Amino acid sequence: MTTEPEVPAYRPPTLTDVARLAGVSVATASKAINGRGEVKTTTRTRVLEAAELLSFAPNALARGLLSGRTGTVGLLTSDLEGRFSIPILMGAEDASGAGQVSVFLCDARGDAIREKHHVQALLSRRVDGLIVVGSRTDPRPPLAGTIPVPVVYVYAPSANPADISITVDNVGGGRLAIEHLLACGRRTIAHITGEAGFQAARDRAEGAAAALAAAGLRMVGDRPYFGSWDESWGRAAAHMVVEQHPEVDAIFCGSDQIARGVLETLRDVGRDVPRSISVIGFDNWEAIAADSRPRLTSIDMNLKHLGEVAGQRLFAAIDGAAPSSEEFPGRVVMRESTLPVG
Amino acid sequence: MTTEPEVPAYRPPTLTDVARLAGVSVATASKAINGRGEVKTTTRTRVLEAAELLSFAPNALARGLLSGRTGTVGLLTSDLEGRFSIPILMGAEDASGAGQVSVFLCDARGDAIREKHHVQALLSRRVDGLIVVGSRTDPRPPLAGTIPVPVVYVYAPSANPADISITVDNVGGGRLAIEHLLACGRRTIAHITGEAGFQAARDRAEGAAAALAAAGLRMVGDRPYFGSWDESWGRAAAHMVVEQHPEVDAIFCGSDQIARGVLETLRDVGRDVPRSISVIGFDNWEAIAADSRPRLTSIDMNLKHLGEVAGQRLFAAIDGAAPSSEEFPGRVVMRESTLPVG
DNA sequence: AACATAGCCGAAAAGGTTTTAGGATGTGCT
DNA sequence: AGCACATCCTAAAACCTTTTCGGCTATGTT
Repeated sequence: MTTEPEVPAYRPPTLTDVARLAGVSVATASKAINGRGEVKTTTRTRVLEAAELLSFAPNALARGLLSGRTGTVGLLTSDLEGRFSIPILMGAEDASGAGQVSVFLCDARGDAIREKHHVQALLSRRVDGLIVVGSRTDPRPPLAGTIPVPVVYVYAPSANPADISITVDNVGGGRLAIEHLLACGRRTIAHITGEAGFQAARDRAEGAAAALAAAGLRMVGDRPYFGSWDESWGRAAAHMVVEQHPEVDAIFCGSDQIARGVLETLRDVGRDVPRSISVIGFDNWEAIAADSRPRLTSIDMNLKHLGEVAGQRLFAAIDGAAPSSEEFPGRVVMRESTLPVG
Repeated sequence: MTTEPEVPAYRPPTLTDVARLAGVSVATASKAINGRGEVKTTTRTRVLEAAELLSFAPNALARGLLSGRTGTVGLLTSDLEGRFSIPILMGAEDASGAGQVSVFLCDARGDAIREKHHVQALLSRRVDGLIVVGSRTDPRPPLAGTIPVPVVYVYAPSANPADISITVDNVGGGRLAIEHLLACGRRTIAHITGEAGFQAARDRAEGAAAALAAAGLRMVGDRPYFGSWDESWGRAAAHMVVEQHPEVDAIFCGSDQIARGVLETLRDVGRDVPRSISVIGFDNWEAIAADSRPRLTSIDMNLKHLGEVAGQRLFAAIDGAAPSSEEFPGRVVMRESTLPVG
């Protein structure tokens, strides 16, 4: 019932159009535009002018069909809203650099079926490679089925060690946090963190314990306070810590949200941060850490860099490089919650 | 110097392979698989079995080259890290529904040059349409150059009213907030918000003023407290408000972060929220609003829904529908910071 | 003047799919 | 037996670009 759109279906200019306008063959036009083969300077400029005039843009589909390389990669994330995926995703996009590469974004919502579906779609679009971004650091099952292109796993490593995985060194992150507190002159340190079911929580706690042991110290309460990742657990746990161990002079928190809760409780009970007690968080989530009172020192995991490396590794693998995994350290971002004692 | 990869370059199965295996021509195979044209049931099943066996997936490049439809859209955002883009982006991705459509993600980083570049790349990939996501609600210049495909602007409308823009009703949002406070029995209401340079701040303030006027009331201090969008401004402004106008019984905040700061100050000065004074935020940013003490009532702008609508509009426009813009209301998400007086 | 050579350019094929138009086969009817 | 016709299938063209290889022109050489 609806009539055809009256616009005469704008047809993008093709190489043929350019060639005709320049008075050459398509072969010559192609070579002129791509700077390949032997073509006289005057003809080349004539072709380029024609292309410019028509605002010609080569059809990437045709090109990809012929060359087998599409210049596209698939970015498969499991939780877009998660704040871990986004910086990684940005880094990965940046890695494609001069814009030769475009990125297909897919969110599998943590659903294996949907993931399979997306992989299918990406493969039928002939992506040159895949980046798989996890939302937590626990190893994940590798992509189902045989994937004919390179795959790089970021943040969450693949359970298959033969795959390329780019991850964060959480053990090292825990160590960094403790070493910073020690450097600030603290000796009686508690660790309040998230769910023990998370590899990240266990790794950070392990690193913290190791750093304390290396200094001849033990964790306050002898073990981490595992709970949940949010502020309310931070508030509750901090109460427990200061009541059971009033001598505590520093708290290493497994997330910035926990740290916010801890800060609030410490203010409530009248402990001065950082003079009486230091607090360090984890993740360096700007919105949470940068505007608290006092502003929160935190461990930054350089997630964007992680994404960049993932992109670079993927492109290398596409070009035939051998697969290899890598783990990256974090860094301390110091703010006012951990001023040195002095 | 590097040797060729020894793997014999896995070649994905083509329709020709399927046809050969099934003992038919490629034309028949195509029709069998796509359920088009006349093909005997037995042949169809034979073809489908062959396709299954080879795990054949049609080459979307070839298909797109021929049909002119690629089943891809470009998603152009100006700030990936911004928390506004992400829900919209999720909604837009969801709108593509059964996975017929894949999404190219590009972040222009607010840079016009980069944006142009990305648009070029997307057009050369022959996307069927574009979604442009802004990071603030101020109108933005429409995409440069002539774009041969439909474009939908989300969150930030295009400055050209002829374009399709899907936006948030900030005036209505401001009104909603005030009406909620009034419904809770409050009458002496202040408005602390972000930079006046933001359309969003001005719109919300306008809606708030209108709702107050409709109730025969005026804003505390007679005008909004414009400042910045962060906690520290919320803290500072709240101090001013309670000192200059101790009779204040509610504060409408232009962002959840401001509201967090306001809550903190109110606790410091001993004002009980919500019994003595109500606080409502804006954005309903879970991480900020859902775990404060008391938990924060906020205006949710349904950004994900916005993205979904944008996607639907784009697909409609691709199918030839007439362009039309739309503005969406928010909703109150009630928590404990605005319990009714009683 | 005849020929070799270098420099440019064009014809054609390839890549995988869909669609159109026509061909082959078999069935039903006279 | 001959014809019309329906049914199913195939050949070929089209989409657009890149690359290879052969051919043409002009220049320089003997």
